[in-house]
Amino acid sequence: MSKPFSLSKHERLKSKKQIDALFLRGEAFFIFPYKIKYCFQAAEQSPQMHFGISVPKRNFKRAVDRNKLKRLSREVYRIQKVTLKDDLVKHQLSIQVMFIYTHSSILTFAELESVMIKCLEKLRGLIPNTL
RNA sequence: AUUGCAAGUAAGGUUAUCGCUGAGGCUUCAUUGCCUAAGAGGAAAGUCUGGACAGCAUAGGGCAACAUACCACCUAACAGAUGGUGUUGGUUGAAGAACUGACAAGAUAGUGCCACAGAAAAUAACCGUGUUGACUUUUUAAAGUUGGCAUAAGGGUGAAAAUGUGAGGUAAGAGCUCAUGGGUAAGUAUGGCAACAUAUUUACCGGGUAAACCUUAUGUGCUGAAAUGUCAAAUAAGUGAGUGCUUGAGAACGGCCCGUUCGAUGCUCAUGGGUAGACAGAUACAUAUUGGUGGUGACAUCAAUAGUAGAUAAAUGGUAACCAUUCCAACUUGUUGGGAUAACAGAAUCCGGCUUAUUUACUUGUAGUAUUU
RNA sequence: CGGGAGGUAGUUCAGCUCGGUAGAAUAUUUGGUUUGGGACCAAGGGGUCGCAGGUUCGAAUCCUGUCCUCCCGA
Repeated sequence: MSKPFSLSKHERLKSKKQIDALFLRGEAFFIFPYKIKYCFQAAEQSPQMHFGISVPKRNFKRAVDRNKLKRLSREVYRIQKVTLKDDLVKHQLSIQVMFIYTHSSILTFAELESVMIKCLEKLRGLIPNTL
């Protein structure tokens, strides 16, 4: 069993096919400043959590700013994701989730942390009982 | 000490903890876990340039296109750098000068263009000046009208008007002649590798524009890591139209033509189905630092030391404490408290340059100002 | 990573090839017409031609550099 706070390559959304499928079939909600696309699937062996973060070039022209936001968002998700994972294990589900940063200015680490807690609370509420 | 200009250097550190990326070692059914030492810039940017490297072509010729253009030198190469030459602008200065920027073959090879104004904008006769013929008037010597010839001294313009000034000369004038300046070309001497400078002799003097076309000289094969190679996966030699089979479609030869070679289950267009993953390329060299030698310098060379990112929805991060630097406030004048560590900005095949963005601190050179000795 | 197009009045665009006057439509302002409005008619204002430097007597136009915007390519 891996360490609880890790976020390695295997837990990220990477394949173009997976992302296309998520945007085609997934559902979405909005909590400032994130727009969240998600898709639950029945887990075959152990529950998988695939995570992605997107910062549009339209709002942030500089690559430095986009990298900064991606790093902050990844860090916040990494620390807070444990609760969601526990629930997924109970229901034997996998999740694919994509966070899209829609605001046009950079928020601090503390602000993003509180937002992420709310997001994950909502996702836990959306877990379907049967699939 | 301070101000301006120019050039350069640095870009916080340590510890704890939670993570990320690839490398090495041990381990495991398994990147499953553990350990070790690493992990973003001066511009990584713009993509403006020159190469390396790779693929295709190497059988040649012509045309076109593009680039470069004072001289020497550096370099793998360059539209770059260094040192100089000439012309010219800016800043400082009373000046000599100093610093800094721009430009550089050819207008006597040819073509085009030069608005408005002006007689005329390029092999100058509109007015004027001089001379001469005809006609008219009348006071018989002049005036007027008109034509021929000569003439670039003068003419309100314009960015620019035909080498400036003075003298001679002439019917009037004119580089027509002379003197002295200015410019162009060639020769000689001296200095310099050379551009060129100085002196001198001869000849010449009808504008500008080549960042208008162009001419001359030199150089350039095309493409670009989405290159390219290997493996895996998937399948359709699908359907329709056109064209062609030795009287040659088309391809190689990727700007065009000639020429050469290949060439038939072919080629072109439309429509439709499938795949779209992995590895290599890919990080050790025009490498960096220090020192010596040569050179005014760019740079070259020798020696020693070092190994220094390699991702791919894309790593290099978050939190906390301390130290260091710096700013502010208080007073005990070296302590306390509070704040900041920035601006521009994130490698994507790799190097050399150019350009642009940019904060704070420091260093050097140079010029000015003030004070002290 | 590679390739291409553009920046001119508040807005949408001409003018650039071949250098000398910045123009059209629309919007806006004023006046007329109408009982009033719209439409129509007449007149007017509005421009550092993205920025900087250069060539030229003269630059929106030519050359160089630079900033910004948009598009295309697996």
